[in-house]
Amino acid sequence: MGYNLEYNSDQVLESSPLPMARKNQVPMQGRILDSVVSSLPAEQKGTQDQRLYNEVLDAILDRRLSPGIKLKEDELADIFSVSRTVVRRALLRLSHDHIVDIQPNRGATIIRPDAHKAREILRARRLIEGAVVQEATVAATPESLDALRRCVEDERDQVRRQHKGTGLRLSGDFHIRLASLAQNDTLMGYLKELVPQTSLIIAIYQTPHHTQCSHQEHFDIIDVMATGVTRQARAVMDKHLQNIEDKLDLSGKRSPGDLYAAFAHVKAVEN
Amino acid sequence: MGYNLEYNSDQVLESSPLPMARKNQVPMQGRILDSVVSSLPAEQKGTQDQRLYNEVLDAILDRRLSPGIKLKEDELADIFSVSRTVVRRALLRLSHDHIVDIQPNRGATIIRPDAHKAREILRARRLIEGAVVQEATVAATPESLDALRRCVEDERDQVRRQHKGTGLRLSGDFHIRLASLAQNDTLMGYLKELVPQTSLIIAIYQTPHHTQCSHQEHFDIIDVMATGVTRQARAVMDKHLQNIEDKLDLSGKRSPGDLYAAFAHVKAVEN
DNA sequence: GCGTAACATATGGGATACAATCTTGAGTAC
DNA sequence: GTACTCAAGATTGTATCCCATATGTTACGC
Repeated sequence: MGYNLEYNSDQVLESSPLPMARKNQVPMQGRILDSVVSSLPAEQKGTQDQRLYNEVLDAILDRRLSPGIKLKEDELADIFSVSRTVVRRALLRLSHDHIVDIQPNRGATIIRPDAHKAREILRARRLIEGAVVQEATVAATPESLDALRRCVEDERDQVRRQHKGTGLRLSGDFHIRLASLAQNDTLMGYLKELVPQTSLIIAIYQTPHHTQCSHQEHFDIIDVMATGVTRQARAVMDKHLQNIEDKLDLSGKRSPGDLYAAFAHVKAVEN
Repeated sequence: MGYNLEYNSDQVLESSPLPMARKNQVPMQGRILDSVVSSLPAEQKGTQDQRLYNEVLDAILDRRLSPGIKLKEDELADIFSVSRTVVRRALLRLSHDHIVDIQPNRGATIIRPDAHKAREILRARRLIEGAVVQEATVAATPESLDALRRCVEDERDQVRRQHKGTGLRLSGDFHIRLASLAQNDTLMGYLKELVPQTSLIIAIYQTPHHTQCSHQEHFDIIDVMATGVTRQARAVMDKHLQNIEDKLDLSGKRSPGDLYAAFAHVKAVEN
């Protein structure tokens, strides 16, 4: 955390009664919820590396950058007119969030999750979001659910006139906002990492007939939460995430461009 | 990740059959499993900021540094004879792992989790380690369990002639090693954050009669895993974590050294 | 002609210098 | 006497420089 815990409490969770949250422990995240961030008092425009973090992530999710691409410090510094210092901070953050991979003396490349990893991440999300949606259902008020519903509407409308990558990001926002209702910063922090990773995976493994994170399903989840039946809320969320996974082509040797995957048969002999 | 996934597979999990884990996505962690790290081919001594990360974390867990203390960049740079550049990186990592809190233009301080946060972290651990121990039970072999058992024995013996902080760290190692059996890097990554945080919490909230993470309970967990009954393994782990929480004094206004907590009655009037 | 080794270039890692910001204390005015 | 202002010191943020390492190229020897 670090910077953006504040708006979690002040902006997203205006109904949050927790005054003791103070400024104690803070995450160090970045991306996601930027729509929320941008609606801040304006003074807090975020540090430079934050901007870089967002820009790079956006580029990845918009598929302007694909996995495997090398992110050279000099070039990024030149493009964004900053020094390498801030580039390196941004890259370090991205690497911590498992978006890029930093090898010592080798530089940073965009991570290319293999099918196994993709499944692993989806499994982690089912575990965490299952618990989160349960807690959120308990803590939710009619008002907060309405607010959540409006968010999904906004996203749906925006997606209709924008392109894919943006849609990917917006549908991820829903999951983060939902998590914020649960008032569990720890789990939400993990979700903030998992959601962009999932978006990256979707960008890589999406099939032709893939229509991202269905907004209808998001509405369904909210409706079930409104009933207060935690067990069912968990089930619906689990199904939703399962649907996402099912729409992907994780059949195997995909992840085009991965040298190791491409020549797996050779490498296999060595071992 | 980034650096130290390698030894997770090569050293800890010598029985791991996963060749496809490769060097794809990497964590960015540090501490924990250092005993393993130190037994590396020697060439990989870790980057400098890694060392700083470990040193600071060790100091915290050994209670040579307490929560709330400010970590000045210049002083750390001076002490460890490095430039502020590497100090900053180490601090950035620590902040990402929720060990220190970085405020812009204000510097880094050691995080002081309040009781609410402490419970939240323990709850997260129960959730994640419950799933992890289930997967680990399925994937475990007699050999890997024996290796795990030997680790606990080593730790028990070492604790007998060493002091508290070290014991805290070693008992945390068990949980990480156990998680490595589950072969779920994502969840293990989160656990690698949660374990030091838990140690920090124990250091703060431990009660007089607190004998850390009982080694007997660790042996019990292994024994249940050996039976292969996943459901029971989960139950035992859950109980173990519950025991840890029960031994803490989370009754409320603790967290010594916190100005806000110390004068909460004054502040309360304002609101 | 092929393979290996030395060299050159590109790129990342670390250190230092400088700028921006915050904190703290003194001084002054009300 | 209190509160406000301003300035000095301290501390963090940013940029640039230099060095270490990796990779690509060329030349030499077999």
